[in-house]
Amino acid sequence: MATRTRSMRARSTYRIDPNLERFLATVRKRFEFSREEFAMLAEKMTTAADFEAGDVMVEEGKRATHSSLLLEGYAARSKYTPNGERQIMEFQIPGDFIDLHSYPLECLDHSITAVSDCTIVQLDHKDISDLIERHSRFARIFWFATMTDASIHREWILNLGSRGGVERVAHLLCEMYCRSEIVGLTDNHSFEFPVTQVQMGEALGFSAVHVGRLLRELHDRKLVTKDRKIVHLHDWPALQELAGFDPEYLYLQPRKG
Amino acid sequence: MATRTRSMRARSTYRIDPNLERFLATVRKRFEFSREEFAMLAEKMTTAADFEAGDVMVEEGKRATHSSLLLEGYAARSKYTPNGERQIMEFQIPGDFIDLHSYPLECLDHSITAVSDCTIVQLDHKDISDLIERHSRFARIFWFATMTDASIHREWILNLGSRGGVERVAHLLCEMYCRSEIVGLTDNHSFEFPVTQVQMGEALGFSAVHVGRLLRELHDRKLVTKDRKIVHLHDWPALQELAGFDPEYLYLQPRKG
DNA sequence: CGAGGGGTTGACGTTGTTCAATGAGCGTGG
DNA sequence: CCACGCTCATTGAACAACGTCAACCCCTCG
Repeated sequence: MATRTRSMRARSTYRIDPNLERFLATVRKRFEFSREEFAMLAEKMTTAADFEAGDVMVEEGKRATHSSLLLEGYAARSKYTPNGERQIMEFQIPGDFIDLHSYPLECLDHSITAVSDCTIVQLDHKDISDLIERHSRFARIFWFATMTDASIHREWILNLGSRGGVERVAHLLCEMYCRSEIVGLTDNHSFEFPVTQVQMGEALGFSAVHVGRLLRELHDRKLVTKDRKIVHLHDWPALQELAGFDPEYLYLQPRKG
Repeated sequence: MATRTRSMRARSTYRIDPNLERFLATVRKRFEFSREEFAMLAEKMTTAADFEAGDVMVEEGKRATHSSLLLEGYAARSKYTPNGERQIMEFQIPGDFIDLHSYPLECLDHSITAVSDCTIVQLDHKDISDLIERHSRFARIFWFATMTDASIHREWILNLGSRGGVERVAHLLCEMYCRSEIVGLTDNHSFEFPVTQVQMGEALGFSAVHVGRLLRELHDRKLVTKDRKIVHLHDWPALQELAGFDPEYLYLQPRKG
């Protein structure tokens, strides 16, 4: 995959309501979200942009002036080691705020690249400040959203540090299945997962070859089939059990506040 | 080490000013912090508590009503895998807000345990709300503090996923040295690191035996000596180079806002 | 003086890597 | 339409990295 350097085709006044509403499901799982709040937010999110697979969407070290909500496609949060290998630290799916933490941090410590073709809508940092000022509950919601990413990071540390090969792959698939389900992107225990074995290796700390063997083992155990970009989970409870997957860390219970 | 279950000896009206001021160095590295702001914060942080090595200071899954600033001692953020092994995800040193993210999250996905004897001061969540309401800059500062933890998590993912044995150990030592320096806990490239090889293994994804061998290799290369609880870095530039350590992810540059 | 935690060592088994070769799928251009 | 090049996946064999087990030591604390 060519490392194309960020060719962003921004287009304004995109009619976001249908998509945006659909993909705010993640927020809705956690907070009550009124019509008014939704309207306040939607009003600010009108600038969309498209990226092709391989594009760098947000570049490490650059000062950010806006944050982005992913509407379509798969993205990856990643960082490079001095000798050039890439470590992926999170996969992002539609409905995820991919770089909301650039609001408090100003400058990101990592990049975000498009895994498949992607569409985003932008939210200016000054609009975030504005929303928070007008309605302080937004601060809580945004802060919370960035903290669930941190929680996912912790689970990945556990995954990389403590789980064996098969369990590790299984856990990644469990997480992505669970997150996809929230935004309505699953169909009878199948979901789109347009991630190559090389990229899975970069996420799991394995060589691509070994990822292939581990996927084959999951297939032989009649738990998972990955055909091109589609993953099917044949035995969800058994897979969860094998992976030691507990969705608690995704914070999907509704809360007040 | 016995897994003692949280025996907290709280004591009120602790005279924190000398310690608190000293250990707000971490915040000061990033934000200008006025006398008034300091006073507002200090006024709320008067309840201290002591823990012994091995105590669980904050327990996974419990609803939290306050957050804690570590004044003395070493602590660890950790989580357990279903089959009982522990994964450590961050070490905490004096000056760290160990569980500030329990404010937005309400309920933590992991535990915090005392590695050595510890002293903390508490800050009630309602006082946090109060501080933010009276002076909105506190929201930014607190949010920022939780985001630097997330950045550290990302670096650990990279460490676990992409670095080999020696480099991995080296990187951990670089991080802890760097963070210790900010709060004035280093002395000529030495610093206290009261972490056993078992615990280092739990943090780095290695067996304790292997950690021993890796430390020996760093010693043989004349880079590091770890004598009991004291680590001495003999060649800081070479160690940094070996580890591929770039302190950027600690966000130590001052910023406005 | 004994118990127990922490560290060290060596032999051996397991897990994952590397390299190189092979094949399937897909878009492109003739 | 086929031929070509490309990316992605698969396989086998040799090799390196790390884990496990068991024995041993040192130090500290009671």
